[in-house]
Amino acid sequence: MDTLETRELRYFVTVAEELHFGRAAERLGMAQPPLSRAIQQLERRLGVRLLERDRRGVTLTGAGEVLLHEGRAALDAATAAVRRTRRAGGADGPGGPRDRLVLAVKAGASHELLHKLLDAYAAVPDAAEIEVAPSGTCEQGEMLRDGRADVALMHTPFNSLAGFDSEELMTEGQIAILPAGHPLAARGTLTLAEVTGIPDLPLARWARDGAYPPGPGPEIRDQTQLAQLIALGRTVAVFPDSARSWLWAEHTAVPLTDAPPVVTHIAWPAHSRSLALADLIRTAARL
Amino acid sequence: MDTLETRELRYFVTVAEELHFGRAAERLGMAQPPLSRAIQQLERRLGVRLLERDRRGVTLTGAGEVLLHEGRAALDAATAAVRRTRRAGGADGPGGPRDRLVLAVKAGASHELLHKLLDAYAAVPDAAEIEVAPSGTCEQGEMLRDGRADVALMHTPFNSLAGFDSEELMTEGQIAILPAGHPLAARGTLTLAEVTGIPDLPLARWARDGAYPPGPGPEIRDQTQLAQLIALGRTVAVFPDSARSWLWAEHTAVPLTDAPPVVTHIAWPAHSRSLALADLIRTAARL
DNA sequence: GACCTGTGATACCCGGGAGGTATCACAGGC
DNA sequence: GCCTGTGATACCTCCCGGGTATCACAGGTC
Repeated sequence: MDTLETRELRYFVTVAEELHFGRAAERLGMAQPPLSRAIQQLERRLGVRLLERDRRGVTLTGAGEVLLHEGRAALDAATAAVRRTRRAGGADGPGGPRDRLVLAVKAGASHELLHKLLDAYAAVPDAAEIEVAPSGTCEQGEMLRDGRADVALMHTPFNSLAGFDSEELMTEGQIAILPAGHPLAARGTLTLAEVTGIPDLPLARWARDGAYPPGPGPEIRDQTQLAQLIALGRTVAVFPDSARSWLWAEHTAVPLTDAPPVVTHIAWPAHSRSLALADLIRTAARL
Repeated sequence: MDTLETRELRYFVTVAEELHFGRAAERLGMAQPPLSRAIQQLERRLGVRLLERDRRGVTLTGAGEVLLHEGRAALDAATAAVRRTRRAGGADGPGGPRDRLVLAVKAGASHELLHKLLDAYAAVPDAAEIEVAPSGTCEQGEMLRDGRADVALMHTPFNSLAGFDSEELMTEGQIAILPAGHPLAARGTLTLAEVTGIPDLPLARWARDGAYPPGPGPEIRDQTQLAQLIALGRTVAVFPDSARSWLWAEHTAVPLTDAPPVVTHIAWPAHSRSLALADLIRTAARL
């Protein structure tokens, strides 16, 4: 009685996300009535009201919000278990439980560091195979949580390290990337306020959970689009120093004096017990 | 197909712990054949061999060990979801999702600090009700993971903070607690080597996961037993400085010069989002 | 070597519950 | 008034989780 099937959790989380039984049922690939019943039964078993149904639309109660958060975490843990077990099952040879590691990296970030890390690790005896998994915008944390990755390069303050073990690798400043011809490109340094306040160059907006935040700037999906728009003089961008490695001829980089420093960490799920992972971390820490 | 029911996880974890289908089935309150089938089916669905059955006893494969670890974490997350939701459901009033917090504290430890914390927090406006949950030997981490507690006082290097957010509260040295009449009790300071090497006073052994580590010392289950055995001149113990608050007249405390300092932290699950918890943490950090 | 013991696997059966379809009850909006 | 869209209810079906009985097999023991 004090345990929940992942099926029930999945149902509830879907309903809580959609706030609509019909759509939730559709997403789950089932009909609406059994879903309604399942949620009712869940509420009875927990002895707690999770949803407030008021005849058009559904809202979460306080307990419902708690279950949404905790339930997501539990589902992530379950799918992580499956993924990591499958991964471990493929190569069940000697040298520890796992000899293939998936490393999540934000696409295009920390190029040079990543290169050095992979080279250095390849020289370690009994090195595992490293699969580099490019991650979308700031989703490295999710990838670690749900088992798509075993270890990640993360960047504060963009990624949150909460819940992971981590080791600091490097700190860098940030730069503004401007069209080469722009007046501000001639400056030696800039401040954040100067960059965000340029009327003719609104800051680009990145997709966040599939949606774009409101604002005047162009909508961006990948780095190449952004690079091009900058080159065309349509926008500016703020990036860590290491972004200099992919600048175009039409770009100019100007250091920002007051932007928060970006710290690159290597991070992994706190309870990990893998020799290969330990080696990789040790290698990274020595760079 | 990429998800597992908690029932299946529970079955596998139990079998992996017992390494014996019969006993596992008994612990699960079911018959052995359906358990065997469930595990076979699990292996088929994952496409991975989890157990090596060699006709007397069972051993874990590498993948099995991974699933044991990850599965335990997932099960903890699921039961935590239930516990926290139930707790939130009881008091679903204004002021955030939860206004009751369970604080896990190692029984008898940090008495004074705890007192100050509770007093200070009680003065906070809209303070939640704090339930102090005494925890067994170093099980605060488990209590946070499986939802029996929302926040804990933990002591490095005894507890591991891995996977939690935490804030440092205080640092203290360690002392040896000796029978008052013992020759070493007259010393101003001692070293760890001196204390552990006393031939007539073997160090007491604490139960760990229900079993006692091997060694010459007496087997201890709670602090009172230990205090009595010290008073009787049968054993010594090493404790943080704050243990002075419960010393008996027949005890003498002598500072240790080379024992690692004990740091008390307040720790909580990384993803927590509760106003009451945030207040408590802020209060603690200000002490 | 025959026998017993303890292991996990197989065969077969049964009942509960997950899921489907059809329908209801009700609140708003044109 | 009707129509629309919501979630809840009624009722049926069939799968699968679980039980019992039994097998297959490896080691001891005499």
